[in-house]
Amino acid sequence: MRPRADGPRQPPGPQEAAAGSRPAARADPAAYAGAVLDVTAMIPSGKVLTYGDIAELLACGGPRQVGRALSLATRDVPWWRVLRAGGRPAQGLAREARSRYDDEGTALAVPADPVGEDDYRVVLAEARWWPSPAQQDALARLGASLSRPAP
DNA sequence: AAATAGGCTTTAG
DNA sequence: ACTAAAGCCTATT
Repeated sequence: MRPRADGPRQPPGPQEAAAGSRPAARADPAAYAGAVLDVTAMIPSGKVLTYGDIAELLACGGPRQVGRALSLATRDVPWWRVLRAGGRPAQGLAREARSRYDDEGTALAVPADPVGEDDYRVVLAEARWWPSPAQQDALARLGASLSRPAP
């Protein structure tokens, strides 16, 4: 498996990569969605995360859950800073997201002969955000608090 | 290098 | 129990 290019993330587990091999966390859906939105709001301008990254940071749920939470969100969050692992935003959002990237100076890779406005990719190696150790810890705590049934 | 196909998890309805 | 979801991975062109 390809080790994530860089970043002080915790050492990879044996099979951790296969989408969602973490123990079920069974968080309260509303709380989970809130946490996802919180993380999204934390991403600095010009930087991005993938759906899977957020799931890993929270150590809760999977990439698709993150996507669902965002799709249902009405809150004012920078949704365009959350991408699929391939560096492309969700289908249908690419065009709208692009103006944001231009605004924020996010690194884009556009093919020589683009098919359309939505034919581009964000260069994850450049634009990918990774939180500071302190932020990582805060996010880990946030994720841990999710799986704990509220008293 | 890029695009495609298949297989797979987690959670919600 | 089954299906759907703003996904991810690996193998194969």
